[in-house]
Amino acid sequence: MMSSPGKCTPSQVTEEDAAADRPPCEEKREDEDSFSDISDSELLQLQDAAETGGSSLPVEKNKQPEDGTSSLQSVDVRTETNNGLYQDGTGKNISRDFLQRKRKTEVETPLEKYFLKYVTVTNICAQLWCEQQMVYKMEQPILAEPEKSAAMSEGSSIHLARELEVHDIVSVTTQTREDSWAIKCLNILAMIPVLQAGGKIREFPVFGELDGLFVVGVIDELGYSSKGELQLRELKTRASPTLPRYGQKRSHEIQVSLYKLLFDGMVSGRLQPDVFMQHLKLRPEQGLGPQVKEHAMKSGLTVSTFRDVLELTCLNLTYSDLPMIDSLKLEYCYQGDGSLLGCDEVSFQKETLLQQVTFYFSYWKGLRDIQGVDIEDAWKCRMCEYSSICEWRAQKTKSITIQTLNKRLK
DNA sequence: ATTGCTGAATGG
Repeated sequence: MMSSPGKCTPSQVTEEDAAADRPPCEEKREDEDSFSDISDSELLQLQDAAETGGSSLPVEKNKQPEDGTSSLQSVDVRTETNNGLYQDGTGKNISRDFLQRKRKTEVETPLEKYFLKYVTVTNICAQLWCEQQMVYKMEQPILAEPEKSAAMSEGSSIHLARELEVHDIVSVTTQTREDSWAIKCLNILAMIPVLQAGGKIREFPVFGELDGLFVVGVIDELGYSSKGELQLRELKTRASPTLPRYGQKRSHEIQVSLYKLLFDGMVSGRLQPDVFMQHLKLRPEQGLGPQVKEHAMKSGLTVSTFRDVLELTCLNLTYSDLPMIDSLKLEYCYQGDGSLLGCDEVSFQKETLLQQVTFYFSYWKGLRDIQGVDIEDAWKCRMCEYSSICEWRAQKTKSITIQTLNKRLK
């Protein structure tokens, strides 16, 4: 028996991919304005029309109240025609729909603005570093300093090498979003028995709902310590042979703490299939692609729909009697020679963590504006790609100048 | 979405 659990990576195949090898950076910018197909004058007319006609109540996001009913039937399946196209009931209210959406864009939350269905753990960590920088990265993802990206790709390849030590990576072609989420689930299903047997795994996907938002991440490594505790290890490779300063360490601590929060939730049955599908807007009855089914077969699972895989995963997580994570460890290695620079044990502070989550999520929910670095963290700007165009920085610098002037006047 | 909504993390 070859028992090495092959982790698979979904390799999405679309017509576009087949078409050409185009530079990866350029493809995202095409359609910044979702309404480029409607002219400004048309929009104004529409606006006027509705101003007088006026029933443009803001549509509450369809968050259904949790009644106690069993989950099986309450899943929201989107209506879909046989050919996979979405139908518009009336066909004649398109302009009004456009208007409502256009108006909504004016008050939309960052989550909606960037079309995000979930927030990643790295996202939250980036926020911690500097929210302004994170926003610039989302809006203008170009220009990474060559030196910096070198450090990052070096980090990536070290991580990949370590991953290959514990399992193979199998490529599985996926055709739908359901397919790629199914792959994540199948990966989890393959890793559970390894954990149960006391083994070590890498790249364990975690997700769950926190403070109303869906959060997704990947645990670097899970294994058992000499004391028999389930230990999370997060490897940080460093371009210089120095340990990080607090500003960086803080974000590493939050990163692993979030992983624990999500993992613990998953193994204690807090991950509900329908919550999962509602957040990610997945279709539970979506049939899985042939390659995905085939891959599941190899692990001895017969599944046909996405719901099958998801429910199997949730059940396995809940009833496999996996422990929660006992210890959180950060390992710092020097990229130059691979030497260990130091380790850190992170103490998990649930309340503090949840408070921080609430604060950082209030941005995503549109409850507050972004907050750039504090004055005392201005050193971060020295290595920021966006410092020259940064509005936050300009603002802060101005206010500092004024402060100093006032002091002198005293 | 009658166009359509992400591998996450990589490091500072």
